[in-house]
Amino acid sequence: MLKVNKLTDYAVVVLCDLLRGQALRSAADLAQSSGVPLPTVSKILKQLARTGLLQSARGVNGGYGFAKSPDGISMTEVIEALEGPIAVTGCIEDSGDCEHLHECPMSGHWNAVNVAVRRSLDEVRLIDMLPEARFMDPEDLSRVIVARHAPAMQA
Amino acid sequence: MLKVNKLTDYAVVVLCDLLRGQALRSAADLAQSSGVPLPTVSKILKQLARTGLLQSARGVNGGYGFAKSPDGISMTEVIEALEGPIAVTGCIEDSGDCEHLHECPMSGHWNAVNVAVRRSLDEVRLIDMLPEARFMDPEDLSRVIVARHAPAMQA
DNA sequence: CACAAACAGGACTAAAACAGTACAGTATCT
DNA sequence: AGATACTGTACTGTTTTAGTCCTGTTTGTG
Repeated sequence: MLKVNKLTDYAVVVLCDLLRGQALRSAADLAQSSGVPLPTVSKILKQLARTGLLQSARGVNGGYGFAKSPDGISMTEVIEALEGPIAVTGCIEDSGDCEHLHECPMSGHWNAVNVAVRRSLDEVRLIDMLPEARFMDPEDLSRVIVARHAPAMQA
Repeated sequence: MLKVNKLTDYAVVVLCDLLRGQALRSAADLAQSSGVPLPTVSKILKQLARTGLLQSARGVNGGYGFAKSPDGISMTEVIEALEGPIAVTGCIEDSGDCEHLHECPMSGHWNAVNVAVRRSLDEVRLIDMLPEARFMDPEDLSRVIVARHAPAMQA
C-alpha cells in the first residue's frame, strides 16, 4: 500500500488548520479546531518543532507557529519530519543494518525508486493540501498565508 | 518512512532472478537461486500469478513464467500486485471505510500525493532493477530478456 | 513570589499488521 | 499410480503503531 502512518496524516490536518488560523496557536486550540485528540496533536507538534518545521514558545500565551515561510514547505519535509528519510525499503545504502548488503543483488537499485518518489513529493506543497487551494489563485493564496504567519517567524 | 513491505522487497529479488534465467522456473528452483526461503517465494509467486503478472503451469515440469513481455513491467505493477492500490493514506475516495470522509477537510487532497507517487513509480521498470542494467544498453537488455521469456508467454 | 498556562521528554500499554510457516487440496506429466 | 508442482487458507509469534499519561521546565500574571 505504500502507506504513510496515521500520525503523518493527522499532521497534515493540523498543519492546514494552523495555516488557516493566526500565527501562534496552542496545542489545545489546534486540537479543538481540528478535531484531533489533544495528546495526539501535542505529540505531532512536539515532533515538528524538534525537526525545525515549527517553532514553539513556552509559557502563558505560548504555542506553535511556522519556523519558516509556509508556502515553501513541501510534503517531503512534512513526511520526513515525522517518519525520517523516505526509503521504500530498509536497505538504504550506508544504513549498515543489512548484513547482506555487500552481497545483495539488489544493492542500490531500490535507490532509483526512492529518488523518484522523493522527487514527486517535493513537487506537492503543503499549501496545496488546503481545500481552499482548489478555488483560489495559487499566488494569492501564498500571499495571504505568508502575510498571516509572518509574526510567528519573526518572534 | 513510506516503506514497502518485505514481501514486495523479496518479490523484486525473485522476479529479477526469473528475468535472468529461463522462461519457466519452479518455485523451488527460484528459492534456491535467489536465496529466499521456499515458503516465502511460493507465497510471492502465487500472489503474482493471481494478479496476472506471472502465469503458472502445474504438474511435473511446471513452474512460473511472465504472463506478458517483461520489459513492459513497471514497479507500480509489482507493488500493486502485492500490496493493492498505491494509497499513501487510508482515506481513498470511494473506499468507504472512513466514516468522516464527507466532513473531512482533507478529503481528496492526499489524492494529489497518491497520483504523484504512482506516476513516479510508473517510470521505473522492473528491468531497471537488474544489476546488469547498469552496464548494458537498455535496448539490448530488453531484447535479450524478451527473447528469453517469449516461450513462457506463448505457452 | 506563587500560580497557572503551555511546551518537552519519555515511558507505557493495547491493538493492529506483518512475516514466516504449515497443511490439505488439485492438476499434470511419466 | 506416483511424483512433481501449483492453490488456497489458516495459524502463530513478533514487530510496529496508536494513543495515552506522567513528570519536568519555562514563562507570563496578579
